[in-house]
Amino acid sequence: MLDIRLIREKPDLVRKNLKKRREPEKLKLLDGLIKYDKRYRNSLQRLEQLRHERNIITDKVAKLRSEKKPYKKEIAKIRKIPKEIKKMEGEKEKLGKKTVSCLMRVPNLLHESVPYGKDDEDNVVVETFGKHPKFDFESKPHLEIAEGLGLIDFERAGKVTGAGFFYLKGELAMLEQAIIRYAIDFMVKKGYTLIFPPLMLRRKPYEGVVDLDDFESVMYKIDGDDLYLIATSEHPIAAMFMDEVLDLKDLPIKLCGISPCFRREIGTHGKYTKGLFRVHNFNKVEQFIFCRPDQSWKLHEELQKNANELYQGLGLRFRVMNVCTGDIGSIAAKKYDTDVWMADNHYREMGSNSNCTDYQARRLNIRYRAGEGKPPVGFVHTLNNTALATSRTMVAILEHFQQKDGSVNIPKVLWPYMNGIRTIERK
RNA sequence: GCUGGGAUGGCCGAGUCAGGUUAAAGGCGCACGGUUGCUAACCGUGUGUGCGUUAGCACGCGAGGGUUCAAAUCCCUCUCCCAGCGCCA
Repeated sequence: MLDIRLIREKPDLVRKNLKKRREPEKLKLLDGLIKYDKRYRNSLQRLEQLRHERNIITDKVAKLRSEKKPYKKEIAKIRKIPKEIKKMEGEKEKLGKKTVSCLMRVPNLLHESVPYGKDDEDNVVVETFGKHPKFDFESKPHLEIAEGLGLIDFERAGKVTGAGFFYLKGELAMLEQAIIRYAIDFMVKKGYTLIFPPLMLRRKPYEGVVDLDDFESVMYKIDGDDLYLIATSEHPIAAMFMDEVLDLKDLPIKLCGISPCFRREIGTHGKYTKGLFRVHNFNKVEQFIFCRPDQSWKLHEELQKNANELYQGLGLRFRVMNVCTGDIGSIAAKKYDTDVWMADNHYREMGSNSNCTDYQARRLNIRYRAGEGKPPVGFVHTLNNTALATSRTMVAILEHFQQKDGSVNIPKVLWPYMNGIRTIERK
């Protein structure tokens, strides 16, 4: 959420940002917002005037009563006012809600280094890492490899849960755990604190972390409770300090989340959906930072460097993309995607690194102060990046390190976590 | 799940049982000013949010609703904390 005062004082700046984002329909939203905000403030003033009139008489009544003088006449004068106040309150409330719901939909201001573009075609390659895999046989997609090794069962999962779910078996299930431990150990060594968060959130904190429009389509809701299954540990971690004032000396707070992630992800027709790439639940190790505004751009690069080192450690071929103005989400001011090479010779998203500046923190009301007893200075900045999402990392490993005989070599960095297994072989 | 106790400003803590000059005693912290050879101590002022921003006004006592001319105070619903009991890992 942007600062409403920024919109009042510099609407043109916000307009320019919307044009850069190629969101012309949001220009109308912004105009509506400005109108609602004005009407809201008008009704607020009229309401306060009414309350003021009532308060004057109310004080008079109190005085007369304490002096044991008659006061009934005074009360008769303002009998009607409470009703009028209630009406005005309703109006003010309605306008206030409209204003806020518009405000919540106005996207974050973009950083100047974000390239201008229409969609993911216009994202700019920042850097490419790793050797391009070459095969002297016909390489296979990961699903075929995993099924050939008897390590995955989508069919039985489909029977009991539906499409998009799977059973991992044997060495592949172990590989998943190895990926998690590798990522955790790496992040902890870098000074990040490991967090296992709650796997459900109430609606209110959830509204602070995601776009309202995403709720019904993306999230699993628990029937009978005000609870949603988390789509990533980013969400409960971001919400962790909701309504708090953090001490400057504690910033930056660097965290590493580990959790299952639950995603309904309907409406993904036409996208790459075979196998483990797009599933309803998977595990993910996540990087998250709360920091001072002046630290966030440097830390954004740090988060990317961490991801690069993790993927390089695995020996993967991947590239870092600077996501363009038309493709970036509404919460991020700048975003790097990390896309990994796949056996059909396409690069696909492995991770996503966002600097949300104060946009998320304002919604969640997370501020910072210079020290104990001092007043809050402003909102913190929040950043998040994937460390490793297990399902997609498994896809990458299976496809990069497949052998002619159908076996798969395990990256060396995972050996310590694989009980001596260095190659997954056909039985 | 049941019973009882609680939630007040950056923090601690009065006020709630009898609704009304309570921005809310008192204290701590913090900011500014004064005094002092430095520090400490001491004295004074300030220290929630919103709208107009000059005066001012409104809101505000966990969240939401109700009663009333008037609610921190009375009533209802919900959330969280503490204690005890029950139940299950």
